[in-house]
Amino acid sequence: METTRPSPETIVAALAALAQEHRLAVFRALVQAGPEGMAAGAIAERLGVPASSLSFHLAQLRHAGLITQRREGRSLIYAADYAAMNGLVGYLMENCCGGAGCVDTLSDTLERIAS
Amino acid sequence: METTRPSPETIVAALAALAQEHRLAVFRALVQAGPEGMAAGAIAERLGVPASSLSFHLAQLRHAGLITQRREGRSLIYAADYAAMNGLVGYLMENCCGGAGCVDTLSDTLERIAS
DNA sequence: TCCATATTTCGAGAATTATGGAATTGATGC
DNA sequence: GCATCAATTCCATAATTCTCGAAATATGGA
Repeated sequence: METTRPSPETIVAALAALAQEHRLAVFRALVQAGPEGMAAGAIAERLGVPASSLSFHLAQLRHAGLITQRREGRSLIYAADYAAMNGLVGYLMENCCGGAGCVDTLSDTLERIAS
Repeated sequence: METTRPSPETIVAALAALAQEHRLAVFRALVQAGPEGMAAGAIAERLGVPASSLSFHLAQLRHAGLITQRREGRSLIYAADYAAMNGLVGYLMENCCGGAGCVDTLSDTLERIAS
């Protein structure tokens, strides 16, 4: 049940993947969409990004391991990889959050999400 | 006591700042160093990065609001801005973590940090 | 097989980011 | 004022990333 810890290279790749307006928007949309995911076309329409540009960004997110792809008929369906995201957030909490002080703040945030 | 929520632009800027090998290393070192911070020279030596390159990266981190700068004699001391980092991690937890599933995982992580 | 749909890959140009040596700024002590 | 130390800014170059139209690929139905 224990997942292996992400390396700094993995982390940098994930951060870089999310560090772009369109890609952050794509990822947020996919998280909202849930495990069902969304077809590439639906994402493109929702964000108003040309298909070929979107395809480029989806490839980046996929390469970073943040999203998965499956085919359904003619459509390619993308979905957020929650485990990868948990790995990223976990890394930031452990390595970049400054210990005790952050625990309280982030606990509050988790409570708010849960309720 | 409530801090204002970061906008997506702020988030993208912070992610971009951390999405680089040297800068992630710098930030990690500053988190380890604590509120005291570290002088630019000490960071450069520790990471083995030329002064002018490091200066460039420090400016990026500072511009993204992730670190602070203060002068102490001839040295410029940099320190991690924990509040900014909490803002980033909080945003990711709230917008990019897929709800219930992540709460458990991240709660475990917080417990591990606290102990 | 032929056509329409969904999406990707190709390719070329624009824009941004990273690198590091040399010159510059700011602070300290004599 | 001058020498020294700490760090930044400047500059040119290299490398990477972003954009999007056009062409190519994959799927499903008539």
